[in-house]
Amino acid sequence: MLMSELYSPTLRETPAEAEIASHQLMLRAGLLRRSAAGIYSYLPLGLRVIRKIEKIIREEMDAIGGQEVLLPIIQPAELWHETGRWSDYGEEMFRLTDRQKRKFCLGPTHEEIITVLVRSEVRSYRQLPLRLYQIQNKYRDEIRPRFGLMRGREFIMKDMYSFDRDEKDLDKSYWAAYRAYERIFKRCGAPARPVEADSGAIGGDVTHEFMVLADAGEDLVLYCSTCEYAANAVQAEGRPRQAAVSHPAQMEELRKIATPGASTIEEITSLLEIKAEECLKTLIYLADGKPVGVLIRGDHSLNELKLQKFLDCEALELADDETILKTTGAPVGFAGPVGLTIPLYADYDAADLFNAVTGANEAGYHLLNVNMGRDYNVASFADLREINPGDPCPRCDGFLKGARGIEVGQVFKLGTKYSEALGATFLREDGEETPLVMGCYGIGVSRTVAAVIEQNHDQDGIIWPLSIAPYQVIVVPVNSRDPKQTETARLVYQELQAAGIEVVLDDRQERPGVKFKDADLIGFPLRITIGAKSLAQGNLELTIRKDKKTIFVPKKEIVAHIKGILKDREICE
RNA sequence: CGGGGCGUGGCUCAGUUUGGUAGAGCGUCGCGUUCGGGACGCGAAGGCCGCACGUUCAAAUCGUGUCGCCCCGACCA
Repeated sequence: MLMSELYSPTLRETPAEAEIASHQLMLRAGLLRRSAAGIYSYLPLGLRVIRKIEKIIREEMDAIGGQEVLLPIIQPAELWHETGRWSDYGEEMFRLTDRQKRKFCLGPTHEEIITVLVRSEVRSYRQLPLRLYQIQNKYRDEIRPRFGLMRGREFIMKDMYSFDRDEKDLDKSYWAAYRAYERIFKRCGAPARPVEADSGAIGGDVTHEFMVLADAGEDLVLYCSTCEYAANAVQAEGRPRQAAVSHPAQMEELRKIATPGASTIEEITSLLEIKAEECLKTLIYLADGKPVGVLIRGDHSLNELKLQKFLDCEALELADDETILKTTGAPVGFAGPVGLTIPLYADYDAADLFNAVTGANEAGYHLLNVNMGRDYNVASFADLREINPGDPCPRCDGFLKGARGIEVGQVFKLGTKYSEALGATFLREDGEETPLVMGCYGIGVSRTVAAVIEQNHDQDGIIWPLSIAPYQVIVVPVNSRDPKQTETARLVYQELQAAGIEVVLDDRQERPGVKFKDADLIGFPLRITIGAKSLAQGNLELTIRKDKKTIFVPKKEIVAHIKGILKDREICE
């Protein structure tokens, strides 16, 4: 490819719309242009990167027995009614109506359509296991698209769906996909860390997210510094309650004190000169309309997701002021467990509080030396709080560290949720009709591009890993008016092309600085510079983008040398 | 949806407070000089100032409405 013909308009200045490195660089390097919020056009260089990632994904999916299919983007509403997700998906679904007033959506995901596809064809256990995948655009009307390709409304996704006869085989499919994902992200130059996660609206019990660690990531990942435990912060577990907690202190006498106007933990701690962890927060929630109390240590926060799962309720919301007044007898800020008649649930860490400070269920008053067992009782204990960096690891004696992560993939065991809802069954060997056991495995292809750039860039631009670079080599004659240089450049370019190497020749009538800047910005892993001085000695300069190290290579050996580097890609990555 | 900010040549932005008919740098085109890290000189093109309505002799500037974009939050396979 000739640089003079490549449609890759580079920008000297950073567009105001971009905030993070990957977004800025993709716009500046001419990979991407915005069409609407969260919707983008891919220019030739951007598309080449996408294609390379897709190729790696295809190879790894095929290697574990995946077969590629292409599914509709426009999907009929009936399918979604069958699983109940036409309403469950809510505002996030792009919906449209055809001229006959039939309802459709732009597929946000493809569980429904693939299950129906398989339902009508798979009849027997002999046809299993089946692993189908697709790579195509998905559509979600995100509340807040952001950061370029990081969270778009139209984005490219690979989804694989596995269909197995039982849990045991699903397990095989799951771990095959899990291991394939580890290989894929490693090959793309963005090793991703698998972490335990929440399965969200999609359902299922076992699930891992693949996180590329980067400061621009939207998720907080917690990982143990001692053992292998790693989890998304929203899902991370607290350390289970120790069986025998020994309290050195004596139970002090319960006392009520006036705390006028002090209704928050901050106000109480400064008023009484105590620490937040000596307080017991009492939160009143409405679970499916019924009030419940939740006890959390003063310096902790409740994780609503955990509470909802624990209570197994549909709707969960913080109680309104009126309900709080009615159930506790006091306005917001003075609730406490003593004397409450609604069911109380305590987080593990709240259970161990001794001589705690709580609200007195009376405006302007708090209680000192509150103790469970003596002053109140709870219905049960659970892991209910948000986990933060510094908290103990739930699996070992270590402690958790935090890092930002970009979720580039997720694997789920779906079980029979969709096959049951859609009637996708098969006949077992024993002749019994059974729902297919499903798994699904997604990779955000376009998001992966952003993640790779977040991890691989510097002041000057993108540093593409060789495996997904749009082109591997750029040839730059320093002085475009020197026929010796331009002629040599053309020859080298042709030789590299003939050797099957992806190469761009910068044949533009530009000053050297401009060409170097563009080469760095776009991020070609290798640059061959052809200048007067080294050429006089029969040498070419070979610069590695990553560390900007330059070596001199005899003109005749350049192709062989590059081939060697491409084989041993460590040098560039 | 709540909060904040922004819409002025392709890009980055000034001008808006105090209305008087639009500017700079970069980029683009032409000519010349220059050629190892985003050169220089001269010349040129390019904007109904997001859109609509209103106030006014006069609106980029004031008012109302509307659309779009960005950031924080809620949200999220």
